[in-house]
Amino acid sequence: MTNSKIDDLTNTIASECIAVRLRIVNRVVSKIYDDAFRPLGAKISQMNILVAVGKMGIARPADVCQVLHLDVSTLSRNVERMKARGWLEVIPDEDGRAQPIRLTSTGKKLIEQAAPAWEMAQKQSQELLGAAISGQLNQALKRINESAS
Amino acid sequence: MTNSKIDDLTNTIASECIAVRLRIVNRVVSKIYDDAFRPLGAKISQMNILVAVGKMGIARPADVCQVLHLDVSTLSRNVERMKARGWLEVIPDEDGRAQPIRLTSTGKKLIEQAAPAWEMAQKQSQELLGAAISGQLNQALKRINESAS
DNA sequence: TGTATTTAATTGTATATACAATATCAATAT
DNA sequence: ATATTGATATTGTATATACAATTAAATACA
Repeated sequence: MTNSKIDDLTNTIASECIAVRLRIVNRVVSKIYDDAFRPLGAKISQMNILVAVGKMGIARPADVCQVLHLDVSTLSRNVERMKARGWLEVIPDEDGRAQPIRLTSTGKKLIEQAAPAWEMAQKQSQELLGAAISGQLNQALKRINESAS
Repeated sequence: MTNSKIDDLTNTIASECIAVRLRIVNRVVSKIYDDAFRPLGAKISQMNILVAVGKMGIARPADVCQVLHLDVSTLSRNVERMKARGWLEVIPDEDGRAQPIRLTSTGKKLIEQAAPAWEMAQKQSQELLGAAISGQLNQALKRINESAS
């Protein structure tokens, strides 16, 4: 008597699961960027938020979360750290609940300083994953954002 | 005078960065699986480890880490939790340093019980991301594992 | 106008993740 | 034989992440 049923199931999940494989690729790629940014004291997760806020100009947390598909509580803690580092600042708003944020000049400077590291990590990731990856990600994101309406 | 230089840089990174987009897709997909497994008290990160160990039979932590591209310290903490839940057990080894692990019968049962949830999440992810995603992930992983030799 | 509902964000708690440092044991060189 | 080096895993520390509960403020409504 064998365990073939559970073994088959295990092998199927291990080899076919989208999440398992996506998460591996995510860890590998995140590490490339984290290594590149380390001399600047920043992480890819923080650069994500920094450029998203930068693109928005004045950004309400909920809007940043919608773009990055982040939980608001996650963003709240990250913004806390990034305010402490002087990269982000809260600006007043008529709505007393809102806590809109924007880049400080230090935050902008960080993006500029990080540009060479980003380009290196970007190039390395493209070489690792192949030129097709960018289009594939855009396609995936397009579908995600269309379905999240 | 404008901020056009920093603005251009910010927009470039926000729209072209592989890591930003990959991390978004990863969060969205991980949530699909986490939601599916929640009634079982498991997370996709744990199922990753469970099926990897199941496939190996008797697994040394370092080997699991190589397959999943996980830091050994990360695995150590996860295994700790999963041992506490009775899903994994350590077996003795001649090498006093080694801590090889394997599935318990409870762990095997969990995989069986999780199968329907996995299939739902898998199907949902395929529908969301398109049929091409599986091949794309395999291609990426192939390149990653070839380069990590 | 006063209360209920909705909205925006934070706080409590738990897991996930990785780097640096440490502990333990094995293998090797002298 | 012993000291050094190397391998394996854990522990200390910090950040990232999300769900549930809470706080605070605006809006709806009766």
